[in-house]
Amino acid sequence: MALAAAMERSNPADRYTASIARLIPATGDGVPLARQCTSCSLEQHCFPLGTRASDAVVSTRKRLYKGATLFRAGDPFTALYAIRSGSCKTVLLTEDGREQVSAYYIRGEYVGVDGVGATTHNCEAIALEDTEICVLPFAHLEALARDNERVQQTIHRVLASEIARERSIMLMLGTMRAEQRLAAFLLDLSRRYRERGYSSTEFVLRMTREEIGSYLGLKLETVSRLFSHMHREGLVQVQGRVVKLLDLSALKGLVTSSVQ
Amino acid sequence: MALAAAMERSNPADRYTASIARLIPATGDGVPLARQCTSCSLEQHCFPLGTRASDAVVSTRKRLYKGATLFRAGDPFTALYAIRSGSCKTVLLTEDGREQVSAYYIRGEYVGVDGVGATTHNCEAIALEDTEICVLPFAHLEALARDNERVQQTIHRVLASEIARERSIMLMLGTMRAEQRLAAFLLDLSRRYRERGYSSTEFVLRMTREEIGSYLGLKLETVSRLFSHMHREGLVQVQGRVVKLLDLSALKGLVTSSVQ
DNA sequence: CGCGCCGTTGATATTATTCAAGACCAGTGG
DNA sequence: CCACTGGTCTTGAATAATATCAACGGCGCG
Repeated sequence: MALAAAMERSNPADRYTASIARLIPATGDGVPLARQCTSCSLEQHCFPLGTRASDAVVSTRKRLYKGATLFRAGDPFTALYAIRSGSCKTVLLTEDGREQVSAYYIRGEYVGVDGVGATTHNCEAIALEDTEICVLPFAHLEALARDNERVQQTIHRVLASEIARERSIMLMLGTMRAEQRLAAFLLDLSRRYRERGYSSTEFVLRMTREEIGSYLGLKLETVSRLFSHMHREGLVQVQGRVVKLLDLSALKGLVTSSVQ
Repeated sequence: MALAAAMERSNPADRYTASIARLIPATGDGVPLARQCTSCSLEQHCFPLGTRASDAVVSTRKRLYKGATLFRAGDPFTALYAIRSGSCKTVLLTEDGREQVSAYYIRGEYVGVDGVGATTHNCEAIALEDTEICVLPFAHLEALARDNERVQQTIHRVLASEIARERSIMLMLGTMRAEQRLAAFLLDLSRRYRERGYSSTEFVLRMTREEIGSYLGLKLETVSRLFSHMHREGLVQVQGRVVKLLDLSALKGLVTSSVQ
């Protein structure tokens, strides 16, 4: 059965278990990074490749085990991080102890954009599973951008997409009810997986109910109840973290229904 | 009495009355803009001034009557707009008719940052009172930025502050309760007025209860009740749109109280 | 004066949270 | 192998927070 298959595809060893945070060597060590970049399937999402070695945007790669911290609030901002595989969350922390999951990034997306224009990061980024990352030193990107209009525009595009992303979260938190938020969350994931060549209707959530709740401004019990309710309604099939979207148009309808 | 005085300072003619949207000539017409910039008191908030005429970042000025639209969603993005006087709101609109006030900008702040990296704006900006605006064509800024690192960094700073602003709204919407949100809103305004040399404890709101509610993810009745409640508690003095903050530390305590 | 918009307040309904109990699952150690 | 543990998830009942519906007062404006 499809769900069971998806369950097996997800690494059972990393479910519910936070590994010890540490760095492990990236694959491809020894191969010049510039050459790795030219063969990277993310090319169209990434920065334009120059012709000289000094044009390389990626300085190095990192591998993070599940639960590892990529950076913390207050860490100096030095680079953007492109996710090659895996996923990360970012968490906002306030002085008074409030905290909120502010983003969930998957392959082909940039983590660390919050530090641009500042000297330090103001959130922390944590790997939700074993994750491979390209490091793009920002001072170097800025230098390239002064020479190369396309690089400059890519920086602006990355910043702008972060603004747009946060804007849509604002809109969600400000105008949607609980069930609409969860539907919107699932549809957003669906779209992003589709854009990156994964299944858009069947995927494994890498976050706990509590993390999803934090992202959506809800309590974990509410998230759980909503999943159950959507399941009963036949909109989705949910088995722990394995989700199958059964009725995309009904989900879209839920989001669009202007009950509020 | 102080409240009555503040009431008088606000132009009674523009209270509750939307004027017809149209452009009126900016003051200082005929004076070279570069010279106007050198005498602008916002200098430290704005882009660095170059020495040549071609370095000027401001191409022109605009005056908007209350209710006038600066740009609409879908309008081509061509420029950033710095507010010289007055205030604007931006409104997000979705296909399905949901809408939300997403920002409230005052003197010295930049409107239109949402368009950076895109070809069109995705929100609409509306003057909340008669407002004077400096137009900074973005293509020109980008060109200057390639020559001048300080300009480049100013662009990044402006983008980053927009990201930070949206982030704090996300945090507010995701983790605070109604009363905390309103307190946070008032304290945010207080800080921004103080930074710009206005009174930090006494000001006139330029938004209706409904607009404030939209911004805070609340209904207008809730906002009204909260104002009344805070008034009874002695935290603020509220008379229509004239607000006096009586107990800043109690307001801060409200925001910080981790009831949730 | 009457109209339209804005704001306040009360009663009621709806929605989401809180508190609490228990199930499930994987890893651990006897 | 099994019992135990800790983290995660689900569900129910009670409660709190917020929205909705409705009425009314105030004010500026034509």
